[in-house]
Amino acid sequence: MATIKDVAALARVSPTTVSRLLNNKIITREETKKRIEEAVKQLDYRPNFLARSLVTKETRTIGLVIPDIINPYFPAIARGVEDVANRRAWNVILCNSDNRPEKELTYIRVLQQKQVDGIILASTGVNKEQINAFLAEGLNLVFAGRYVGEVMTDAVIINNAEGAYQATRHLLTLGHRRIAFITGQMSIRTSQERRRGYEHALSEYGLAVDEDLIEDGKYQYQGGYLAMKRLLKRKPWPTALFAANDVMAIGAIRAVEEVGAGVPDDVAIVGFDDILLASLITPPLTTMAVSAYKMGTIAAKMLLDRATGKKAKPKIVTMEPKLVIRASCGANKSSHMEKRCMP
Amino acid sequence: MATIKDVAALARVSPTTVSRLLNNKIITREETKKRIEEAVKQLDYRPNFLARSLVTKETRTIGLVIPDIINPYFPAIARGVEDVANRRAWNVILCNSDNRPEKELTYIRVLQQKQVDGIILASTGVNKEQINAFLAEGLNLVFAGRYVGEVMTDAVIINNAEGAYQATRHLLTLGHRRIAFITGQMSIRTSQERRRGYEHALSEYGLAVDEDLIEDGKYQYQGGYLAMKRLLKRKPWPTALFAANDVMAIGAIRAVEEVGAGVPDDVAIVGFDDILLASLITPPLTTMAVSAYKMGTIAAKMLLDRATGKKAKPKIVTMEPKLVIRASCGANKSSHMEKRCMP
DNA sequence: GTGAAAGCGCTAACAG
DNA sequence: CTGTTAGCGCTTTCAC
Repeated sequence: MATIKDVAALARVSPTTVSRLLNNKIITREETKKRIEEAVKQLDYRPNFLARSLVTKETRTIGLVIPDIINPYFPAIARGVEDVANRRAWNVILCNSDNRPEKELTYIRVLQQKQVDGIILASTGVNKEQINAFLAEGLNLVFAGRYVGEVMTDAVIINNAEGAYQATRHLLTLGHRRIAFITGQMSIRTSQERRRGYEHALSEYGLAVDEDLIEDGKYQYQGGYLAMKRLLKRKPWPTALFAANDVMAIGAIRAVEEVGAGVPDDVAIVGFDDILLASLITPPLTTMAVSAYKMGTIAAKMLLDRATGKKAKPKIVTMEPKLVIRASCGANKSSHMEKRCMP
Repeated sequence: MATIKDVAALARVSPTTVSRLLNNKIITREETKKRIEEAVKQLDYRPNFLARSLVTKETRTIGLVIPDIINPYFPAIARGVEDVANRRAWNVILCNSDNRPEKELTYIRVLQQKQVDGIILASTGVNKEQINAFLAEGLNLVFAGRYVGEVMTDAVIINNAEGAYQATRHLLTLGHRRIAFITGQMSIRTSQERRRGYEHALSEYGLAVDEDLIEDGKYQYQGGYLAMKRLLKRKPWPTALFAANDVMAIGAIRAVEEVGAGVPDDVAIVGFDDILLASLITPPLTTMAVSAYKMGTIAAKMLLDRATGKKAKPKIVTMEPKLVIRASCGANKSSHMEKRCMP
């Protein structure tokens, strides 16, 4: 592997000159320029980015810390992040935190030691004080999806309350009055917000919140399935369900089918997220769509702006979920294809 | 940010001694050891891995180049890779090649310049000569999934021919004789192998290959859907279908349903891959399962062994697909839950 | 315009 | 056991 010295020697110039040319600084004289370029080609010289980074303090690498890339919600975020990073010649280190705070913290530390230019955090469990300490050290940190309050940095978040409100209201306008709710862990801010939206919609229709119609599905498929099974023990059945995310909604659909009932005829269902699966299952799932891909791109742009010195005031971008009506709520019997195409 | 010099100064020792302690070399004297540890704590010293890597020539970072993390097949690979990497304190840089050879090549170059300890390539489009050139330069490269022949390095691959053979034979044993095949691009080795398995099974039953029953779905959902639509124009209909991957199989199911027919009653369908979706759609998809997660772990282990000097002869690990019988082939009406659980 | 010298933060050789 | 010296491969003053 050739070094800058080798190139310099072959081109009979100093390493400085080679460096300058390669970083398109001051235009070197045409003659020496040619010689250098030839030497570069001849030796197949490719700069060692590690050495460069050590002096420039810029690695052109960012970290992405998410709970789990296998969770259908995150690949799109990752792709969004990677796309804008790649477009600006950055790379991204992928980290799966499994929602475990200590794993998350370890990752942040290692990434920091690897001198990444910044980190996108799409995760829970972060300790507010810890994060603030990192920020104080000058670490560039941006939140995606889950927000950690009272922290002075950028974030792109979802208007969960509004989304949940719209989802529930949709079911209300379809005439439903016994609307169940499958939530995720209430310790998570997202869950609290979505529940708030659900309750808000109910109250608008003068309906009381019935704790018997609320179950925890832990944001998991099986959790949603089991939660629905419990809800189906209520008499009379809820006629509709709002699930705090799509995977739980899908689990719930299976639960309904398993007791010989049908969606949407016996129970109308609305989910949240609009993951790829949502449009492919039977019946296709009505859900609150929020583009995880776009969220990734926005977070990445914010981070790269920060990392490249455009430090503005902490900014929070709120993404508004959009109701996508498919068959599972009974408002629409539309088919599967839409314009969406799975790879 | 404190440096090793600061720690050394505070502890009244040389940087070397600090370095040694931190890398648990020769046991430093208890007394100085204490002083150093205190200084480290006091200054909250965390070594700069960039500087370390520059001298050790080891970054503890690997690259993972896949076509697209959004494609349901790849998150599990990525997770497998990341899990074993993480367990050994390595990190992974995620790269989406979109199956574009030039993008892939660019990534490999950049990763190399960032001095990664190795690269896992789950991609097509690689030029054999290019790869060999990289290997000659000493780059650690391991293939996952798609194999590039005549290359002297490790690879973990799938026994595609055998898998396709078993899938087709399963349909044959169920009594089907007009079995259609939706393939991916025949330029890809995987496609050729799966087709070979399909033909092999047919020939074992004395059946000729009917080109009218073979369509290209390009490994995409929509491609599978359209391919099935074309196949449904044949008279008489094929009674069964083997699709070269699950997403095409799922597209095919929708096509069948859209003409008012049913799966498996009118057309029995078997897919390949066993992605998460396969067990969640209706009807649940019978498919040839191959654990992408395990593939990722194996590839990562191979790579890390290589990167840490355990250079053995190039080794090829072949993974045997396993027939998972669900409802879409008509052999089984089993339910959804299985033991699988979606996050 | 170009080069010499210094240094990024760390580890490795070699003495002592 | 510990320190001194050198150097990883690059960029960046500061002279010339």
